[in-house]
Amino acid sequence: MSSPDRADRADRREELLDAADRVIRREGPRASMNAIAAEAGITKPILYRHFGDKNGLYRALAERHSSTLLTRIHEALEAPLGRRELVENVIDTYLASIESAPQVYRFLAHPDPASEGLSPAGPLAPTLQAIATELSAAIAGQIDLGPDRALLAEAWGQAITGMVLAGGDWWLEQRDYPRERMVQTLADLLWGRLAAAADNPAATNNHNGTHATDG
Amino acid sequence: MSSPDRADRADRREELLDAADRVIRREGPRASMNAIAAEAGITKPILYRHFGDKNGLYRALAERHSSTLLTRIHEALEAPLGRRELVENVIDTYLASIESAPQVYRFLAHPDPASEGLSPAGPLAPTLQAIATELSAAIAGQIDLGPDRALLAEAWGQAITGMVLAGGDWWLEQRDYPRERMVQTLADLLWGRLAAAADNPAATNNHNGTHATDG
DNA sequence: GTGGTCACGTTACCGACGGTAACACCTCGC
DNA sequence: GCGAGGTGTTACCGTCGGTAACGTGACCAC
Repeated sequence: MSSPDRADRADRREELLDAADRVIRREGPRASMNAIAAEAGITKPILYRHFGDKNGLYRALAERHSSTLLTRIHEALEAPLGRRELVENVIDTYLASIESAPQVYRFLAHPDPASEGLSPAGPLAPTLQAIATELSAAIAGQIDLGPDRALLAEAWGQAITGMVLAGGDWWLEQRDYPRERMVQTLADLLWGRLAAAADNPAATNNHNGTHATDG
Repeated sequence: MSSPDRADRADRREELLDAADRVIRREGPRASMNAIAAEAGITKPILYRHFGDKNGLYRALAERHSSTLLTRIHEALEAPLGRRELVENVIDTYLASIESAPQVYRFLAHPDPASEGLSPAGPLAPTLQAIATELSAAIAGQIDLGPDRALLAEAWGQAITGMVLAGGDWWLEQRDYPRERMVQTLADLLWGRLAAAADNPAATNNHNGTHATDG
């Protein structure tokens, strides 16, 4: 048949993805198909033959990058650690990844929504959605949350993903905020430090009666 | 001079915003300028005369809607309540708002990024960013967080905003998940319930040593 | 060799978009 | 009557995502 063909095609596809990668690293997630084609030394229709449409190219590129991130997060979630260390590890894994290639990360986390008009309600990009699903599964599997564990784990998976996403985005733009400290900051938040901290002595407009951390 | 002119202009502007509002409610945040102009019974250049560019229109529309949301959240943050009740109140305010007009909310929370090419790093839409700032200010003002309170409050403001954003997006698509329960779900997360909950008895791959909720 | 096929590549185009230039009208103050 | 300044229009530009149509070279059957 075409066994050499298939290998060639796969290689070519990887080359095109490499080119798209370079352009996106350089110009951000809004890179045009023309720019990507030019970077690859070809013209648009070839890209469309390989990937169908822009969404297809983006999905291929996202899968390529997100698979390593997802693998790392999955491993971190399965590590034989205490809960706090595990959570810190997962957060650190995420932050380290986005720190090492911010443009690629932005592409994964904040893709051009014009390209994915399919999911009209998706606030979390597919990669983030996958992370949220991993998280939910880990929570449901490892923690005893009572009868409505399924929904609780799902909601928390989404919420924690959004929390780390927004925190990570903010952190990326900070200077002099060590990663390890950001990990602690986020883990502390999940550990109820906000709820447990004392009132500000200077506070005037708040009759506080802080509850304990829940029963 | 043109005092009637000015009033007319302001009225007209409001009418145009009304039209844009209707289109966005109907078609989502990706409504085109042509569609908005048509809904208003006019043509594009008039929109551009009033709002400069698409970003200007979006900003005007966002301010109009977000001001009420921001006001409500601000009030909730200043209410004389215990911390847990206050947090529940703020979350409920947000969820109630997005529940009452999901399309408008999506426009506020997930605007078409093509329109705001200015902030290349902004994951949180301006309205959400404003909410995060409110949150940070409230945290820094009301809670004693030690020496690095400023940064901690800022990071937490962002993180909590992202958490409630992602949680809210997910919740909007759920059926049969009462708002009050979602409020509890998110507040519980902030109160460290994830950290404090017992291990799942069926868990096998996790040597757990759950720390207490912080000291 | 000749003809057919098939993938690779091109140029040239389409429709929709954001945005703008140029022009027409209508209504004032004088 | 007549300019000024507002409201509105049509018609256009550049860019984008996406596609149709065409050319070219390798390979294979005969």
